[in-house]
Amino acid sequence: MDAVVRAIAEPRRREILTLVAARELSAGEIASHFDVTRPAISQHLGVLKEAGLVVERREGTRRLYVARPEGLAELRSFLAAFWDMRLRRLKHAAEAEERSSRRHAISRHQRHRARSQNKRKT
Amino acid sequence: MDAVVRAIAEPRRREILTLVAARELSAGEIASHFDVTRPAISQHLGVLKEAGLVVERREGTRRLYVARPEGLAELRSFLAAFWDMRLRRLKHAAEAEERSSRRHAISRHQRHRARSQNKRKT
DNA sequence: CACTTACGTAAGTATATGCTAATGTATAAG
DNA sequence: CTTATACATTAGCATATACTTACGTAAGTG
Repeated sequence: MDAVVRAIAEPRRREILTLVAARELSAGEIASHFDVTRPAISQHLGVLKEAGLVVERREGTRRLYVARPEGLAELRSFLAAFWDMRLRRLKHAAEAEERSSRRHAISRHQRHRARSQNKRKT
Repeated sequence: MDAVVRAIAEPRRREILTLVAARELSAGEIASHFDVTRPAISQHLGVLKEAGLVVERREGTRRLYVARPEGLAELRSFLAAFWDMRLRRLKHAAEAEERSSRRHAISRHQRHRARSQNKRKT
């Protein structure tokens, strides 16, 4: 997954992905959308391909690229898991809140106490 | 979104996120999970906070951090849009395939021809 | 065969980034 | 007020990375 995240961390690579998301494009056609040199785009395409986010197909002297969204699956589930954890936490907090207010209705910011006493000093 | 993607591009920051996904932790508690110095973690927390992926709360001399998954919303929809585009493309390809095979059943790799003739040489 | 087209690859460079060590700061305790 | 705690912030450095220029290469064309 690391390669995937690093790949989409670069804005230009995200742009390239949107370009080849719906249709196949040659390296030159992709490069013509940017104001950097073609070797730069070629390197970006290499990164995307290495990350499994695009696939390359050769046709004559041209190389056609198209997105491979399955490459994003792992990242998507990482983010989804994150989202779910938030829900669980909210549920948990709500339940704790309920228990707390049922007992003494006050002292809600006094829960965090007596922590981390045993820390060896470096 | 750029800040978000750059933030999660760093493996250690993703670990931090998973640590504070379910529960609030102090900067020191977070740092104790890693073998780098605390300032390094402090800087990572700054990046995550700047990207809107965690929120900070002060309690005495401690600073408590917890994840803020809503910060991932935009990235998630970017990835979702990408996924949908794949489906549309597959559907499109399938329809084209059908039309093509209905007409002459052969010549399926001869569609790509006569392209990009007008490119000024630099 | 030479020549063109459409690319990738390599080398060098400037900037971004993650780290450490040193220093600064706010809160609590004596 | 002095000291301790739990942090952040700064300065400096080493590595990673995105770029350009120059060169290499495979497929098509005469």
